[in-house]
Amino acid sequence: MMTWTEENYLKALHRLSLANEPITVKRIAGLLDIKMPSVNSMAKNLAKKKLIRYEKYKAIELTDKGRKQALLILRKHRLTELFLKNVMGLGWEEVHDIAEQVEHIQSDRFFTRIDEMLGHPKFDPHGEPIPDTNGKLPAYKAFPLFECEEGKKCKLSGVLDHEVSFLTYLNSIGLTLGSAIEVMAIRTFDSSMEVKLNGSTLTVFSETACRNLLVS
Amino acid sequence: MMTWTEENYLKALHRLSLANEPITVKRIAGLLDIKMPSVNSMAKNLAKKKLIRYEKYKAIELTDKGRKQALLILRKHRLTELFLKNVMGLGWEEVHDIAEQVEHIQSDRFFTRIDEMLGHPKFDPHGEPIPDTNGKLPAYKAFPLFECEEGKKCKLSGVLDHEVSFLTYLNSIGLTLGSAIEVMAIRTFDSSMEVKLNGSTLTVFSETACRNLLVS
DNA sequence: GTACAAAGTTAGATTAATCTAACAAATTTA
DNA sequence: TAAATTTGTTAGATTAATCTAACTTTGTAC
Repeated sequence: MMTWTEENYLKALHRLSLANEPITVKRIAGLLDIKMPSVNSMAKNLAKKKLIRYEKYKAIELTDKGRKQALLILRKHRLTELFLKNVMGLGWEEVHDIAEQVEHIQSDRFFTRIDEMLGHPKFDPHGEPIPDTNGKLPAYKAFPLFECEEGKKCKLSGVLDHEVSFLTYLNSIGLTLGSAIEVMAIRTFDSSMEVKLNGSTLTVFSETACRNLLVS
Repeated sequence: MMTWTEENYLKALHRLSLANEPITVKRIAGLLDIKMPSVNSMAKNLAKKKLIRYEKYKAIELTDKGRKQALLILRKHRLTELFLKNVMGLGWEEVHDIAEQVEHIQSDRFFTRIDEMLGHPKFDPHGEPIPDTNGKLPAYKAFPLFECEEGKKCKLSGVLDHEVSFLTYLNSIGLTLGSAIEVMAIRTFDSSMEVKLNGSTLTVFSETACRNLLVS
């Protein structure tokens, strides 16, 4: 059996693993808003349970077992968000915090019913895929805007970072799921990108922003 | 802020307080399936928070503050059970364990919506009253079938014993909340009752069963 | 290639909730 | 009422998750 805290670590680890950068103790501590030594002892614990690979001073990696667990929690989180929004009529801003709690409920029946009531959805309203009951993601070929080449056109299909400030920013520049993004130029010295949004607005995205915008 | 464990103690304390017998350390330990010393240290903790009155070797009592808290948790529990049954279509037997977890979710909005979706119900699927948002119980006039006289007709409005096997039995004979029960005869030698259910099925209830079925 | 800064680790403390073992009070029984 | 039993309490250990302070390793800058 996994504790609620362990589940949260796995979720964080999985999220960091999507960024294509090494998962460091510092990043985990930052994401979970705790101190590094706490991460350290939990890393030892998760390693003992074969959920991560961990060697001193090296980057942390999820094992297949750990990734599967993480994806199953993610599944519950996203199903819950969708349920709170579509069935219970709560606002998109308020569902996350509640889902953070509901996702830890231990009852297969409960989540099976949610899944059924929603009609076995494959994506949540952020455009992010919902893992299936085996922890497998649906076919989905989105990649970070960061990996896009100069001159390419693509569509926004997801957002990795759910910070309110980031989402608000995206909103303010009129960027929503499905928006067209054209890479006009890449500034190699800092990896920022000059982009054209929806065929009109010109702006610049930092490397961080580019790594957090998923396109296809 | 109260921890999940503290909430469970308060709920247990409240339940014991209904039995009209002194609330002892032993009873609490028995109900929560923990050892007496654990109850002891929690009692000190709850007393410090003014949720109970506690003196060494004396019976424990809920303060008004403690009772109110307990009733508010009970409210969430019962609303959740009703929601799981009526909105999510889960069975009577399976809702309790899930509600034990959901009741601790911290979100007024979540429970407000549940309450709204259910139309501000006053009774849960077991027929038990749901405290209001101030921790007050609605007027409630149900009594055990056991006290019913021969020839009387009544409706099932609650069940005291929540054992899965008992609930499953009720289900199997098609007895649900609101079902009509007519007392055909009372066998005085063992206090069992011959009853007619929903105007058709004839069966016999033992004294135990009669004491656990609430009717009005 | 030292030297300094950043990141990571260890040791040891803290808090909540639990336990066991030993002791003390209250209650029942003879 | 004295002995035996039950109930309640204390002291101290344990586990999970966190922290601070001190130390070590790694990486960067000059």
